[in-house]
Amino acid sequence: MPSSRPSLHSADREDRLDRVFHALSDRTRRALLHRLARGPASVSELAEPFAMSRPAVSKHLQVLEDAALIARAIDGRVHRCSIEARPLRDSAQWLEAYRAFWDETLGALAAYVDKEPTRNPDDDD
Amino acid sequence: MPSSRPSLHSADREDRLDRVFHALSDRTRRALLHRLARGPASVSELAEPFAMSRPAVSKHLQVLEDAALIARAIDGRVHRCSIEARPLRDSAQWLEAYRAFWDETLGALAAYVDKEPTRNPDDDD
DNA sequence: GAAATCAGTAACCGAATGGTTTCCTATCGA
DNA sequence: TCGATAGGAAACCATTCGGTTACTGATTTC
Repeated sequence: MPSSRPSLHSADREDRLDRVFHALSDRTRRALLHRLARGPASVSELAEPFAMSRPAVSKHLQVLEDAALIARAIDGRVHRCSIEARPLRDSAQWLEAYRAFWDETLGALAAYVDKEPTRNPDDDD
Repeated sequence: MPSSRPSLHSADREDRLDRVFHALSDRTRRALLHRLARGPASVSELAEPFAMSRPAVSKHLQVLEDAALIARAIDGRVHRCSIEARPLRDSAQWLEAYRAFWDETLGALAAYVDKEPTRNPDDDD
């Protein structure tokens, strides 16, 4: 049986959207992405600026990884995380059609980078 | 005290992002937006295609409304819902800069419209 | 080999989610 | 006025979420 059918509009795609948007719905995870946008980092480096325990950050990274928004390369005992978003690209063309009412939503996405993460040291306001 | 300060990068903005992405993280709510993209509808009309109770849909609509993604006009006893996303627009310019890795995420957004909502009868794609 | 370090796992906790059913209010229409 | 209808509110339930502390495992380093 076809275990991985590339269906165009199935629950599979909804699952991915669930994961992506859920991943983005937390400011700590957005801050992690914000930081990773400047380059890869280890888990410790990522966790350091936040006022929460390492396991908490680790869980956030798992959520991001589950949404395929980041990837991790294990090098010895160091986990090097980096942004990973390529696999979704193909449908981006549709965005243009729906931009009429969606670009505001995307504007919201834009807004977050305009500000500091939850407890990021580089809040340059 | 300044109860509504228009800060450029404050927790206020993060709050809005939390709400928007959280609103988008549920497939029922995305399906509701999908349907509303074709024009306003009453709560009953919106609830009809879904295999869940009216109060459940009502709660979903509240979440969307709280995220400012929809608006509702009360006309007699009928609540007419419509897409409402204008207030966020201004930061959309940033998107272009970050598109390099973000358009895939947006592509994920795009993907959902390429398919049918959870139980939507009018999947005309 | 022993100790320190990077990171994940496990168990737990309180709060929020998504759903239900029941009930209430308000409006429309005979 | 009386009944039907649109929709929200309340109470409840199971699950998930975001966080903690404590422990384990693997790898580096001495």
